[in-house]
Amino acid sequence: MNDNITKNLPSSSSGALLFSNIRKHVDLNAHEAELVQGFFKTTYYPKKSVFLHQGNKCRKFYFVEQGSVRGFHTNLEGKESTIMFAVEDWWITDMGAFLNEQPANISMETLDDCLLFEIDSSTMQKMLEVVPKLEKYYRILFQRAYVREQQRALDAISSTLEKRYLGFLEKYPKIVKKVTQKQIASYLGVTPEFLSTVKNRMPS
Amino acid sequence: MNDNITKNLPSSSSGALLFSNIRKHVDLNAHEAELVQGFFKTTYYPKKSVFLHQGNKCRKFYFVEQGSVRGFHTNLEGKESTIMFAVEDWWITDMGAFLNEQPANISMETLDDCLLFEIDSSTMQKMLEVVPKLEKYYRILFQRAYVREQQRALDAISSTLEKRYLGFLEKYPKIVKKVTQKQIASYLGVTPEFLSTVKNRMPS
DNA sequence: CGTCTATTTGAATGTACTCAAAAGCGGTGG
DNA sequence: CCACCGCTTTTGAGTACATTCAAATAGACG
Repeated sequence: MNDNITKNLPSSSSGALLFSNIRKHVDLNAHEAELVQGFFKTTYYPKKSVFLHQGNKCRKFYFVEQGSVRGFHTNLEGKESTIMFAVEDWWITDMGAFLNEQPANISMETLDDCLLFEIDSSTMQKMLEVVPKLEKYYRILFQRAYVREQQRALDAISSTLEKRYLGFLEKYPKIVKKVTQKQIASYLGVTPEFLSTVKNRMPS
Repeated sequence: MNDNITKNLPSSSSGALLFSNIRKHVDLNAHEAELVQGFFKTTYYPKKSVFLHQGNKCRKFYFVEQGSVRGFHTNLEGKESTIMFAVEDWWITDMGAFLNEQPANISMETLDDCLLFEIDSSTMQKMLEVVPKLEKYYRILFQRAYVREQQRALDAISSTLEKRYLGFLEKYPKIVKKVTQKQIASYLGVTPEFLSTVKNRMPS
């Protein structure tokens, strides 16, 4: 459980994805990039590590530099629902819990060996004050995240399971390679048995 | 259908809610407030106006200064699904379509007589350049919207209809007063008949 | 008061679930 | 390299949930 390693970001080698991601949306000069780098910690987690436990305070916002991650909720009867995935170049956390420093509604586990960049809430606020142009970066990020979730709500209500499954395969090919059908089923809100029968019933 | 009135914001009277909303998150001096005001148009729509039609380009981001609004999707079989509501002091649009200037996936109708502040995509970009501190405002806005939608996804997957219905009543009391049960049912993703039977089956 | 729509109620149907068992697949140790 | 183990996936039978369709009741509005 504790074979992960936390250290400061090496100033030259790592962080490639994070910075290219930020630079897609805002210009960062060398000085600003250096500043930003100082706010993050990078941590290695081996495959199948649970690095956030439902019920614990969620203190960090994670950027996946390497690997892939699954976020899932466990209800009172012990049934797991997958709420979100993240692959390389994605951000992930229980944002509601992170914002209010409250107990997480979900757990997070690595699906692969992972390199995660982590920042906690107060550090992030400081970072946004020091490098205000990041406000734009995160504005765009959350705007898109909101769009994705809204689309998900629409699909869940108005589309068939078959279409939603095909949509998932198409939208998240990288994720598909990493996860089990059981996990996809729980993301779509059905049982693995039912997803299986629907798949076999599909034309193709 | 065309009895709505578009005009520039009167510089003193209106916009009270919009500006107090912005000022909850960022400081705006008088000059900035005036600038911002210039970017918005205010339009009056009587009750039951459809001011955005599914399939048409979605050009505007709306702030509800007065009244209330429903956004709904109509599928191929003609079945309506309510995707979102907005009451006074809320923003609303088909954000995916707005961002990419694409055909809307949803229609919007007023549930009340409404006063809406409207801004189009390119004007909004200009506004964000002229008053960059609004980036922070919208960052916070979308961050929260994302949290709400994520919670909705979690509830839809892992909670019972009864709990979701009670949660809706609790979270959105203002909306509850304005909408029919049929619309709440379609927001929760069930038929009005089934919501009715579940309600009667409830303890209380 | 009459009309239109929302809500309730009920019966019949279909969709998705649970439970159980078999088959497939990957990883581990001998 | 093979055999076994644990987990995922498939398949099927029975059940519960949610829908459709239809009809009765209740409310809202002109």
